[in-house]
Amino acid sequence: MDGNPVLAATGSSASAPADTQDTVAYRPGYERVAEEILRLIAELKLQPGDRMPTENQLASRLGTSRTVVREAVKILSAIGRIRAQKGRGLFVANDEGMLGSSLWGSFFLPTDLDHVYRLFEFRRVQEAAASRLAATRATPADLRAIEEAAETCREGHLTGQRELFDRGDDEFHLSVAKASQNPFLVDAVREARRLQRQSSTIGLHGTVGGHAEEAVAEHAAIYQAIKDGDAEAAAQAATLHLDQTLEDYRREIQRRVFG
Amino acid sequence: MDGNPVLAATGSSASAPADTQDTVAYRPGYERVAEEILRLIAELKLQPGDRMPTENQLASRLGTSRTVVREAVKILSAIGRIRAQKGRGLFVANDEGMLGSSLWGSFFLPTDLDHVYRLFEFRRVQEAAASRLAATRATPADLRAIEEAAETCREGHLTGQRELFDRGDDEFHLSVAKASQNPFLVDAVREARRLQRQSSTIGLHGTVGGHAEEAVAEHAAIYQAIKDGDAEAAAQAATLHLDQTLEDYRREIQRRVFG
DNA sequence: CGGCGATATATGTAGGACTCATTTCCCCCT
DNA sequence: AGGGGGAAATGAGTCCTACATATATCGCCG
Repeated sequence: MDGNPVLAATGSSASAPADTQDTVAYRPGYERVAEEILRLIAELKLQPGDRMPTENQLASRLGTSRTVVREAVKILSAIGRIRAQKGRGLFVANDEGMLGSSLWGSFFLPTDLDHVYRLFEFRRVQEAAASRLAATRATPADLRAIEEAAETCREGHLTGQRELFDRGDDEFHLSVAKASQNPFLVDAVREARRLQRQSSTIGLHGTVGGHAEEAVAEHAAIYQAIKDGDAEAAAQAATLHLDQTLEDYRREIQRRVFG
Repeated sequence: MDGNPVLAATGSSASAPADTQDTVAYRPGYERVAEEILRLIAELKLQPGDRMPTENQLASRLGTSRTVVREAVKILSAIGRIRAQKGRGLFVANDEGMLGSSLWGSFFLPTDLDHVYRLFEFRRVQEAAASRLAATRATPADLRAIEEAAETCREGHLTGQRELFDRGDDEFHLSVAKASQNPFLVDAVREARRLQRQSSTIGLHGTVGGHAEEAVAEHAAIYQAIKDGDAEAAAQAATLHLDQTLEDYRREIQRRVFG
């Protein structure tokens, strides 16, 4: 099967590709190097989380330049095999957090309201699913984490500390996701929140001001349902919470547009 | 846990939780640039197969160096969004082109079964949601695309062309996701499939041999439900399909482990 | 003993120079 | 006039060098 380059008839709207079997297909060095790095990991029996050789070491060891090594590293980290941390080094990835690549939201124009709506829709799917699973899988530690986050959030609201509220909110949703015991859902939730934070013309979460009161109550409802092990109730509560948040977001938009 | 790019408290099993909320995880430029390139593609309304701006153009346009652009390009090509050809240029990838990039899959990663199971669970959530939405939103063009993909898949099965079957299968699921009109779900489905292809010790999709017959039928059921506009039926059909595929996967594992 | 700042190490970013695959196009030859 | 071939142009791939910035380590000083 021949690597990345070439392939695939396309067929659709093209006029005349007439794929002339360019079989030979040049194979770039960074691709070869990426494979060799994987081989090296296996050879050294490195475990997930272990440190890898530095970029310079890899370069001299594989007989190439740091540039090429870096490009290979980007490929491997994009497909979730290794992780790079500035100032620390390269690490073999633990299979959690692979979904990341953290560059979804391809078509995301920050200003497009329709896309904001789609993002909420996406969040609703993820968080409802996470809550549903959490209800049947949450460990005592998970429950404690969720409760604590909810409390942080509530405190932030009562004392008017917006910053604290936001942190609690973030923690709450992430904790619920974690309680689902599904690392992919955790990633999806995290990514969705990041995108929203990044995109919102409005502050951060849709949760601006007015909704805070209800948000605290809705968090409590979600927590209760999960604690009770009631999967459907948990899913419904999460869905409701997201819908309310969206509603609040809409109101805020209106307020800004008009007066 | 700790996502890809770093970030977020983690805690979990670490020795010293003490999560001092390292609030703003450092975010490397190449990652930002990768996103911007995707955004640019959408903005320019580039179609699969189209030429993209050159590396130098991207660099000056995004206000960065060619080095960074190249690293971003490697990421995007690793996850199958664009394609680079020496001496020619950069091109937007056609979605089916993803099957080429999985030559990395050969190097098995931990692949504990639990991980695979969680991935199926994730896919079930995404595809059920996508199907549900597609039932109420699919345009005539979407329906045509789905039907065509299903047909390709069926033909691949009948003629025993595994390669064709896989391509059809990929196209089918992507088409359904697109029909949901939610770009985030499309990305989620795409990512999930990519990961599965990459991780499976078994061939590519769980769909090896035995299940192919049923898979074709299940595709038809999903298509029919979407066409009828029956959201619940569509979601259920998708869920069933995923469950069956997982079951097939399990059987295949057993067969390999024992005899 | 504890905190704090210099230092060392690592990835991240910038930019220049050059190689090599591919395409284009013009000129020359038949 | 038409076709073939080779030079020039284009654009990704490779290498290098220098510097920025995040992180860890160690040792000095109180």
